[in-house]
Amino acid sequence: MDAFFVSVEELYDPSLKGKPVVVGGKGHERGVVSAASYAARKFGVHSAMPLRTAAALCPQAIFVDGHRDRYELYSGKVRGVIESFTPRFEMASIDEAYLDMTGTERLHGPSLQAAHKLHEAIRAATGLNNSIGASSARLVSKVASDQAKPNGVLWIPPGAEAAFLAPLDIRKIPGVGKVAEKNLQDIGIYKVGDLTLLDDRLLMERFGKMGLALAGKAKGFDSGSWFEKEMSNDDDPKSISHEHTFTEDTAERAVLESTLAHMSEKVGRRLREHGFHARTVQIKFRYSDFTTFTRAQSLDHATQLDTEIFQTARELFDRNWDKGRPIRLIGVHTAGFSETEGQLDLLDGDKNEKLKRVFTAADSLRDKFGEGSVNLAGALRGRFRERIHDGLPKKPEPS
DNA sequence: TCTGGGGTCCTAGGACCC
DNA sequence: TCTGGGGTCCTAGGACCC
Repeated sequence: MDAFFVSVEELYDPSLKGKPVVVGGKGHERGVVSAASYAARKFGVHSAMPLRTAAALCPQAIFVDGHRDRYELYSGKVRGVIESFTPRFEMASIDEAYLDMTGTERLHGPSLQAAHKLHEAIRAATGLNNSIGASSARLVSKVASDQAKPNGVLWIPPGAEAAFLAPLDIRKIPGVGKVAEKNLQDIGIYKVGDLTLLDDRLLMERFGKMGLALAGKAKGFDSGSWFEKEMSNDDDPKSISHEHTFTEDTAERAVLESTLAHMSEKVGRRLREHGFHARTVQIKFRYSDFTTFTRAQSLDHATQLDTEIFQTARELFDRNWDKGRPIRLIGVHTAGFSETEGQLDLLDGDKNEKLKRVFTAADSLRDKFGEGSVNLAGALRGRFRERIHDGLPKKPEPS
């Protein structure tokens, strides 16, 4: 989808159309650009850029908050169209999908025709611009769809893959970011085609596993099967985390601890939703100068209890925080999932069951009355706590 | 002009085991 | 006096993606 978040916002407020629009927050806030309209991009604004930078580059830009629920709604509509084209597809993200069109020729015609049909169908169902790349290989199609923007269709015929990629900047290859780009440029590689001239041994030595994958990509090969994920049913998350950047850096223990408690609750809740128990709890904290630390601890059993996550997180934080040094960001991360908690002795098992019931009850209270309705005692202590906006509609407080 | 939040995957060292 | 080889798990950090 083209400038997806911005385009969806335009559907809700047509007056935004054609104007420089930035989604992600207000121009003075701490945060980054989630999406920028094409009019804003003309000023050099792009996603991942600090909002304050965007405001400096384009003072007349209209800054709007993101609405995840809206994007999910429209993502669902797009998905509906895709489903009607082929059962073999994969949503790669909220605004990106791959379709395996093998065997649909009689229904949809050859690739390019099918691509145009899909393009029109998405446009008709959502009113949104989108771009489509069609080819024999997933990676090539993705790059082609980028090249087709805005609102275009691009077909790379079989055999033309490597020639299509060769003149493009190395950075266009998914997986090549700032760092890899710099490292490649240092050895004289600027275009995808330059890569194919290097031998695999050198790439492996200098860039490891990624180097080798890169060599394949440059030639337009796909690594692995097309629909690995779908086949292996592998869409369960491997980690669940929440983090928060303060509006102002803080060294106040009460604020930091209650935020940790709040993050722990959010993580615990999502673990219960998935029916997961986590063995490893990790915290992350960042000081004013942006130096960032993570500290992890694996438990002897797995847990989905807010209290246990919080206790572990608090200990980790206590042991590692340079007390008094202001903190910019703090977060709680869990991983190492299993379906059950594993071995607990009788006493712990009993306590565990009781707490589980407590938190499950808290979950349904939050469903009914909103996120703010129930808190860990630790979280409540934050009279000091700064308001964390959960992006959920305000609901009446329970009496 | 400072730099979000939620993820995945990779690397690398050390502990520990057989 | 010199200290194997293979494997797994844990931890920390970093690149990258949307």
